[in-house]
Amino acid sequence: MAIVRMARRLRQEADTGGEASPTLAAALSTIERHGPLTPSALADCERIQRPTATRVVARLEEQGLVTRTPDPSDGRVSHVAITPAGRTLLARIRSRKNEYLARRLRELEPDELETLARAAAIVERLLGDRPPA
Amino acid sequence: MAIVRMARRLRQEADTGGEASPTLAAALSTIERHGPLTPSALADCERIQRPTATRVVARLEEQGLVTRTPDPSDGRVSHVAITPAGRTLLARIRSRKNEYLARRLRELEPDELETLARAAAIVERLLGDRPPA
DNA sequence: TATTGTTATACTCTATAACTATA
DNA sequence: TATAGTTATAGAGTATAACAATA
Repeated sequence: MAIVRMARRLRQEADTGGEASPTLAAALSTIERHGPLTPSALADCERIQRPTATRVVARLEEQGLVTRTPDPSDGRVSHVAITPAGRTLLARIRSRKNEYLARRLRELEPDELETLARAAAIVERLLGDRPPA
Repeated sequence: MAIVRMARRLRQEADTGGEASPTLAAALSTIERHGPLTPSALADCERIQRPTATRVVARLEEQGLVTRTPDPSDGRVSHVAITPAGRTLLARIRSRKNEYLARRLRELEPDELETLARAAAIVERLLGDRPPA
């Protein structure tokens, strides 16, 4: 439930802060990390459905954060890549220009930050692995 | 971003599992913990707006998880309390009938569970405190 | 026929603004 | 006039189902 409440809070802050929404930021981060990828690959990485990936990519493209290039050999496929503007935005988010998070995290003890970092890694691992059939 | 992705995953699981959504579960949990409270108080606790609280309470009431009783001395106010059915549902969620979470958590080492528990407490504390002006 | 991507549709969660009833 | 609550409206995020184009 802490996860649910925190996710809600982050969305609210992104709203008022004018930043990209957490959903778009997470997708953009995946596109940066995994290099140019197809909408389907993005869907797999982010654990969203393909139609959702279509919309997310469309939004990112509108804002100039990604570009799409058609695959030369397969007419169905396109490749989505991050733009310099996209990288700049991600860097800004990460370097704590996100005032809300920065303020709150500054209140924590170093060992508490450490705990959060470890927890994030554990959660990412849980999400990354396929659930046992 | 781990928080955003995990929140999404939890919602998807609640969908397919037929459980109450994470939002409703979190609200119900607050109602249980803080005793009967008014919709406004719920809004404050959950950091949602009052109209959102109205809808959440309406949904919970439909499902028989809470009841509302009018305040005897102030005609504007009502008090929302958890029902036995509501308690049962919460207990079921907590006692790991939530198959997805249970399965994934069983894969973790004890010290990893410990880390997650501590992280949850830290996040709740961050959310509970007023942000510094 | 199978796959990639898109469009159509619908539902949840959430917000803001406007309204009602009570104090 | 101020407060508690609701209704109206809107937008983000997400899903499933149906479709198009390509392989």
